[in-house]
Amino acid sequence: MPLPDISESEWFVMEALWESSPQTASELTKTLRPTMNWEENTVRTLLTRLLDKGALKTDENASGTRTYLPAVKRESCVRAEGESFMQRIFGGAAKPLLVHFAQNSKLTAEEVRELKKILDQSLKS
Amino acid sequence: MPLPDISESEWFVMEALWESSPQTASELTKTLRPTMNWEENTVRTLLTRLLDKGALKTDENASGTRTYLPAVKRESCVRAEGESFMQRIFGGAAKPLLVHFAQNSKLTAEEVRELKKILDQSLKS
DNA sequence: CAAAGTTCACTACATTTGTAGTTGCAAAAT
DNA sequence: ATTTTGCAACTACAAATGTAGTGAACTTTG
Repeated sequence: MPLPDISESEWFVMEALWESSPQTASELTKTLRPTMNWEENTVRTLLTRLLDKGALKTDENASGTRTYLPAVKRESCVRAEGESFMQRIFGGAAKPLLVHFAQNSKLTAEEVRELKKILDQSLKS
Repeated sequence: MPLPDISESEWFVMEALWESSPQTASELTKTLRPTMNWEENTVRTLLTRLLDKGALKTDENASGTRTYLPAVKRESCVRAEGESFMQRIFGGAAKPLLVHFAQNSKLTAEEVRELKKILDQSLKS
């Protein structure tokens, strides 16, 4: 049961459901409309594909209408995507990745403090 | 002239050329064979696509054979991929991304020291 | 020079992705 | 009970991607 591969469009659907679920297809369409402006059928296609991939589960609500909810945890998917990105671009090495994003970001003093704290905790023991 | 979109397979070709260029198609095939085990035609197809996308340039070597080299800098492509990844997964925010990778990596004391130094330099001024 | 190998330009073809449209029903509203 | 609506299932279809194969032209080699 490796984590399913979630495409870019599909990811938006997942985010909406991780944010709030269960939702019906038409609810989701409304949820996503401001950002994506998709037709309901488009949303339904993505839902079906995500079901097939095992990224979602479904259920019937009281009125007999189908309702969707995540079958995989966001954190797991983020970790998987992160791994794959790190692999692809940085040959799998965390340090160069961290260096890259540290160098390419402008952070507040507060954020720097926080990150340093986290770094201390990530010391290989 | 936005940076071309480079697919996963194509990225391997780019890496090989960023690493050492120019190279001919058959040289590249040999270079990549240990990792990818691609037929030469596969490599050629990828080269053509990368040419079309403007990610590569070509030249003829002495013997009239074509030679390939990057038309875009690795650092730029890495930045673009990074941006897009950060956008997709972390809504464009650098801090959560850095937190994520910091938490999911085991780093040596030396690496932590280095990263802290870089963080200090990335202070928004 | 004729055969054989090398390079290139095209073509091929299945999958995945983005983005819907169409049809058949069942439920709700008139 | 008809009409209208909503939902679900299926179909569509182009672009991108992964992974080659074929055929023609050129070059090298015996």
